[in-house]
Amino acid sequence: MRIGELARRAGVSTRALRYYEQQGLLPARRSTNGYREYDESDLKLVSEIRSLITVGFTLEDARPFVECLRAGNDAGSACPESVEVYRRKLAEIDEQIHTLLGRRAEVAAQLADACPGCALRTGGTK
Amino acid sequence: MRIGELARRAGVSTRALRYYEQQGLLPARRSTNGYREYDESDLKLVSEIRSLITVGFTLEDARPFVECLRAGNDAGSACPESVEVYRRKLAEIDEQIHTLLGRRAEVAAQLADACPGCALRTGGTK
DNA sequence: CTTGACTTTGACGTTGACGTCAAGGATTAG
DNA sequence: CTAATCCTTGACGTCAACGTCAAAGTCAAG
Repeated sequence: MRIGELARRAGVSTRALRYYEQQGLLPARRSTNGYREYDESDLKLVSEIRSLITVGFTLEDARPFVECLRAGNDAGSACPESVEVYRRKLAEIDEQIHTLLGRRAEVAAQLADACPGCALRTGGTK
Repeated sequence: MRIGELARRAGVSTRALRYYEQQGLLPARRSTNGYREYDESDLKLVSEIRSLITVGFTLEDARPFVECLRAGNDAGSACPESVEVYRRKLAEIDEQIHTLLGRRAEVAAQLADACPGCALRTGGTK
């Protein structure tokens, strides 16, 4: 299939697909007229990328998963490099949550200080 | 005082101060030679901005606080517009935390699936 | 007078993941 | 045949909050 069909089936833009190729995540064969040619395995690659992006991974984070799939594995997470990214991401997320909880406490304290009683609701209190 | 001294005392770069001015957050008087001239109240403005930035506010978020100070109030949070920003930010943070908790769960599940037993090292699901 | 430290404005670079033209070639439908 | 649709490669725009560099003006000290 060509880029337009893959884009539709994967639910992304053609621009995104070309960008993935540029980043080395989605190599494409070319037909004689120069058009990119894809198959079902490419759809699987794109799906993997999108699902990872959805949970907050960057394209770089997705790279090991994609390479794992291209190496013939059934799942992108079947390789130790992918698992390592999972662990790193988990730690990252935990840190972000920690940071946000700290901020939340600070902002809530400031709000309580500036307007006692305001913190309990949003919208109606003056 | 001139921009260099204010920058040192506030712990920011001169570039940041000029940027704040450009954004209308830190108007500056000019001495005859064209140099920006600041006083203690400006230091207070910058301190307010920095402390808000530190807890994750954008410069736009900081605007009401700065205007509140410039209006003569003792604290930037003394005005209703500032309080409103506090509330909005609190809701934003709560949403972000919620999102991150969801992602954490998903990533942890994927990790557990890809490598049973791996999740225990990074804290698990407490 | 000449460093040298400080200031000015202006303008491009950074980061990620694309969006949005622009100009032109290829293919297909009618 | 033309029009419509697809494809190609550039290349600039986006968003935040500045960093970094450049060319030039200002001022106190030696």
